Amino acid sequence: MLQIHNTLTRTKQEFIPLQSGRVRMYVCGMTVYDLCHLGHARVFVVFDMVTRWLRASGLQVEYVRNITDIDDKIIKRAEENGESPAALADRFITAMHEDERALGVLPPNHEPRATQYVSQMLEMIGQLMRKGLAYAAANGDVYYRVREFAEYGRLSGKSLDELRAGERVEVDQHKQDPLDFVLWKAAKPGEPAWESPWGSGRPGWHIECSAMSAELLGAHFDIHGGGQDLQFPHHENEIAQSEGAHDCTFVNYWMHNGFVRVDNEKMSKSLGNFFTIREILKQYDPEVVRFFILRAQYRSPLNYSDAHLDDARASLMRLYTALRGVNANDLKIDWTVPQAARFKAAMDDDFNTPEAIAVLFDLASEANRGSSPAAQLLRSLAGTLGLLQANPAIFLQAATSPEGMLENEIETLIAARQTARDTKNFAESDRIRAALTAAGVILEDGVNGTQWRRA
RNA sequence: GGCGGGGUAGCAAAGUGGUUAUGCAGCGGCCUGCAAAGCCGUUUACGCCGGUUCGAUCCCGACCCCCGCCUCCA
Repeated sequence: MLQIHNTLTRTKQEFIPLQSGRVRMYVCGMTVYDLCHLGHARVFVVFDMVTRWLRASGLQVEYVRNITDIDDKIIKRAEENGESPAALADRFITAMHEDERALGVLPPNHEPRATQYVSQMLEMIGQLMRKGLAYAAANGDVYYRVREFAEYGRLSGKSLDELRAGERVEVDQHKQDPLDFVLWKAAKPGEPAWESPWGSGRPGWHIECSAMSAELLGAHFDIHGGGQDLQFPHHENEIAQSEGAHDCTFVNYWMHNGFVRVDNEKMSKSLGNFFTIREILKQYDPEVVRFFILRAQYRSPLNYSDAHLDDARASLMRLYTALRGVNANDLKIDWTVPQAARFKAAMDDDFNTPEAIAVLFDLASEANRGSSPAAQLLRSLAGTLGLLQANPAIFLQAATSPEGMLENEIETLIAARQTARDTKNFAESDRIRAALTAAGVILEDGVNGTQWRRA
């Protein structure tokens, strides 16, 4: 039985899909005005893991993750660069896809771009207007009348009267209530704009997700995910819009992943303390980053540092070491095997990947003691997390820096060392080994000859 | 101020009312020409104070500290 922690109720609940055997999930993706950082990577990897596990559980998953390709920051950045907002968005979407592929993230079923769903957004705003939940202001903006939606604040546990609107940012004069949020922004000269019954303009951020999820998954679907920072106001506003327009429950299970932190502070663009995915990938294998993310429970905070990545790398190497010499064949997992059952129980408990990974280490120990079935199971179970699918030798021998020693150079030295060893010239063989160690190459003498790996 | 989430051994990170989490690091042994890897064993825990209980890291209450949201943010 799969249990999911639902932000809405703040409890773990048994997962029951609306339609038997089928899951519809929507996750808020990114605003493409810059490169993805580790915080984005966490969302991608976490919900990729969720999708993979739901599928491994025999469910058919329809996964939608949107792209916000029109907003203030995109327009501003494009202007600074002297390119069109569309061209800028295209560049960063390409970069995002490269980063995702590197991290082993499977593409969602749909990746809707906001600019392609403006008509659906306008229709939804129209519905809200007709119901008196929205109003057009004198400046051409359209706002949502927050006080008219009784449930407002339920997801984030906030009450309207306790919110401190305007404390940190000046309140817009055109709003009837300081907490009202914008559905449609009046056009400014030189900015991309669409025609609407309320004048030319562009959509507000929140309406995008309401309109796109309804179009692709329906008015009522199973899971909605995203980073914790989107809980308020973004997801709260989505609920107000979708339930306000459709008069039905919007989402059954809300899932929010924890932040990535740097020096105990949230990693974010505004704080400037972020590390981009590609920056990190210059130093670490992408699978190390994926493993680093998955070895923490998805709702916990995740502290980033080189020391932690190094630690994750050492751990992953142990797993791959246990897999050396194991033939990769895709066996069907027998879930009645005790370790497989333990793994499943962990994953079914709100995607407890740390516990599931602990099972992997137990299997690695068994494999190291000579159990071939354990090694096969290790590889298969890890596969459901998108881990350990590479060739172990290639993973262990992958160069960690561009100036690493070349493979054939290493093989030549190993051969020379073997010659020295054969004549018991250990001074010479140790000299060669020391030279390799200095170059970051570790040797391991075994019954079948010498193996090597990178330090 | 309101709301939400945390404080577990040197580090990271699960979990549980009484029995080894797990990984890295450390220590001892085996293996090895010596190493490495691996195997066996092993040292460090549950923020503070009360309460409930035969027994609490795990339940209850108070307190301290940290992080986040209340502006855009994954």
